[in-house]
Amino acid sequence: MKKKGNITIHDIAKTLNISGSTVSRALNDNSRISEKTKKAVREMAKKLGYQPNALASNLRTSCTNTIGVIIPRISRYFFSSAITGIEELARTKGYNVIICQSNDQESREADCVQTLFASRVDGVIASIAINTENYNHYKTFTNRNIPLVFFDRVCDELETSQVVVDDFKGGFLAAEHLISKGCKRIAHISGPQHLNIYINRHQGYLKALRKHNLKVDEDLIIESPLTREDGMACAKKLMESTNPPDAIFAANDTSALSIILYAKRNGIRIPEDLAIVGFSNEPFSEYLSPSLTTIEQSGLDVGTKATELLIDIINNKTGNHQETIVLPIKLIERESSNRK
Amino acid sequence: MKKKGNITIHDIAKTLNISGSTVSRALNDNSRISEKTKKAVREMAKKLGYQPNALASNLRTSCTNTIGVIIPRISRYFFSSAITGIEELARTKGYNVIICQSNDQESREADCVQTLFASRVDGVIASIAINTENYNHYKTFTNRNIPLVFFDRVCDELETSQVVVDDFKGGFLAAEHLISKGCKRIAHISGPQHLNIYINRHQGYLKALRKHNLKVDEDLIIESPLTREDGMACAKKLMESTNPPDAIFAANDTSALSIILYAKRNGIRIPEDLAIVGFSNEPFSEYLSPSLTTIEQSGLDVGTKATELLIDIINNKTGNHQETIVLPIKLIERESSNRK
DNA sequence: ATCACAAGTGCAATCGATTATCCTATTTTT
DNA sequence: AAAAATAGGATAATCGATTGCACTTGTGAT
Repeated sequence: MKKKGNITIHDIAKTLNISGSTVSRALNDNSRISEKTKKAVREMAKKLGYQPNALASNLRTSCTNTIGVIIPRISRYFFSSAITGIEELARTKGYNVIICQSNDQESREADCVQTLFASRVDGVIASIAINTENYNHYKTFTNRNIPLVFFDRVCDELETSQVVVDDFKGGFLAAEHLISKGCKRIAHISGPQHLNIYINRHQGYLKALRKHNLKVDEDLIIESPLTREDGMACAKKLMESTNPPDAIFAANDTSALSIILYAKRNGIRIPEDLAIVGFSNEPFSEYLSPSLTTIEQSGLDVGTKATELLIDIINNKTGNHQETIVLPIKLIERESSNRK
Repeated sequence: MKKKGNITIHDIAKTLNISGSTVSRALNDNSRISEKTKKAVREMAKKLGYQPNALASNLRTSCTNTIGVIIPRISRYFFSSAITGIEELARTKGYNVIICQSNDQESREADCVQTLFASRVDGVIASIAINTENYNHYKTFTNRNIPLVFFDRVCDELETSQVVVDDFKGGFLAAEHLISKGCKRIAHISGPQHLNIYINRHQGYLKALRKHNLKVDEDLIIESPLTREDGMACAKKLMESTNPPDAIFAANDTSALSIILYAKRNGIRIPEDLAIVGFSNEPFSEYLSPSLTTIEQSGLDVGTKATELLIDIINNKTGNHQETIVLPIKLIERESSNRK
C-alpha cells in the first residue's frame, strides 16, 4: 500500500486529470509541453508537496547524479577542505557526494571502491591511501568506464586524469628559501617514496641544492611515514648525528611540528641553530612557537578543480581523459626559518 | 548513456535456466531455495561478476541503507571527527553515509534537507547551522516519519533524540578552574544565545561564580559569533574597559586564540595578568604559546553515539524516540591558566 | 477540400530487484 | 491408497520516473 505523505507524479496527474508522462515532462521543462500545462503542474506539485523520488529516476536513467569520493581521512585539514571544494561545485551542478575514508589502509580502500560501485556513482574522485601499493581495486571503475580522477596522492599506473599541486616546485622553493637564509647542511625528512607527491618534493629539494652547488648528503635524507611519533625519531636521529644539519625541510607540517617540539625540549634554538620548513600549511602551523614556515597548498582549489574535471568527463565520456592539472603552491615565510 | 556490461539477476537466471525470482531469493539466502540452487547461483554470480544494483533494490524496498548527515562545516575538527565516528559505525552496520554542509547558513541547510529527502535516506543526523532560527525545514523528516537525531547544536522545538556533550558542566569546570587559580573577575565570551550549547556553557559559568560567591558582572559577559575577528574585538573591548577582567572563559577555542594573540600584541602576560580557558580542544590549542587550557569534547564519541541511536530508531520505528544522551567532557589544563 | 505537419498529450514499456501468490512434484500422514 | 503437507520454484505485479511511439487537433499550403 502506498505510504501516505509520499506524493508521486501520478498523484499530480490524477488531480489535474492528465497523464503521468505529461507531469514528468512538465517538471523537466520539456519543450513539448505547453507553458500553461507546465504552470498548472508546477503549482499542483508545490501544493501537494511533491518531492521527486530520486531512486526511481536514477533507476530509469541509470545515472545517479552522485559523485563518490575516497580519501585517506576526513579529519586532515587538507582533505576536509578538498571535500568542501568538491561538495560546493558538485552541488551547484546537481550532484550528490558520497564520501568514504580509507583510513590510509589499502584494504579499507578496496571496500570503499566496492561501496561506491554498488551505489552506482557516476564518477569517483580519489586520493590514495598511504600504504596502497596495488591499484587493482580501482580497475573496478576503469574497467566499467566509470570516470575516475585522482588528486594529491595520485597513481600513474592507471590512465586517469589527476589534479596535484606543484610539489616539485614546493620542494624546490622550500630548500632554496633555506639556502637563501644561509643554511648549508639542509636535511630532508621525506615521505614514502612510492607516492608521487613525496618523490616530487624530494626531487625539488635536490634540484635546489644542486642549483646552488650544495653537495647532497644522503645521511641528511630520511624516509619517514611522517607521523608525529616518527617525526620525533627523525629529529633525534638527525640532531644526534656527528654532523647535524643546520636546517630541515620536512615533507609535511606534522613532522615539522615534531621537530620543533624536539628542538624546544633539547635546547636547540629555532631558527638560529636549526631552521625549519614544513609542507601543507596546516591550521596549527601559524600558531606554533616559533610559527612554521611552510608551503601552502589549497585543498579547496584541488577539490574544486578535480570536480570540474570529473564532471567534464562524465558529460563527455568519449575522448582521452588523461589530463594532469598542476596547481600552484606558495611559500609562507614565518619565524621557523627567519634567520638574519 | 546506459552502461553495458552490467550483469543483472536475470542474466544469472538465464544462464542457469531458472527464474529471476529464484536468483533473487538465492542471493538473499531465502529458506525456500535449496542449498544446491543457492550454491549454483552464488557461483554463477561470482563468475559473471554480478554486482547488485542498489537503485533497483532501494526503489522496490523503499529503504536505501543510507544515512544523511547535515553539519555546519566539515573542515572544523569537531565535525570531521564526528563524521569519522558516524561513518565508522554506519559502515559496519551496512549503511552508506551522505554528507551535506550547511556552511552555517539556514538557506543552505534547507537545501541539504531537500537533497537528503530526495535521496530517500533512511535516517538523518544533523547539527544545526549557527544562524538557523526557524526549524520548519526539518519537519520534512519528522512529518514523514524519517528518523532524525541531532547532535551538538540541537533543537528543542522538534521532538527528536539528541546527543550532546555536557556543556553546562564544561562551563562550570572552566569557570571553577579559573576561580581555583585565584581569578576574581572572570569574563565570558559567549556564543549565540539561541543555541543550547552556548546557553549551557554560559549557565555553567554562572553557576560556578555563584557557588563561589563571586558577583556576576554583566559587563564581563559578551555575546559573540565566536569568529577569529570578533574574538579580537571582544578582547579589545574587555581589556580596554575601565575595570578589565583577570580571566576570560571563551565559549570556543577560536576566540580564545584571538584573545591570546591580542594579549601578546598588547603586552598582557598570560596567565599572570590574564588567564584564559577555551572550549573544544581544537588541534591547534595544544601548540599555542602559551598552550591553551580548554574543555575537551570528543567528536568521535558524539558521532558514534548519534549513529547508534539513529540506527536503533530505524530498526525499531515504533515507540517514543526523544532520548537525550549527554557525553562527558574533560578539562585540559595547560599554560594559559597556569597561575601559581 | 485534401494533405502535410506541428503542437500537445497519452499509452505502455522500461530500469532491476523484490515478493505475494500460484503451481507442481515429492513426501508424509492417516 | 487417497489426502494433506511440504519443498522448490515460476509468474507477474510492483516501486516511481522516464521516454519512444502513437494519437488527436488545429493550421497553413496546395
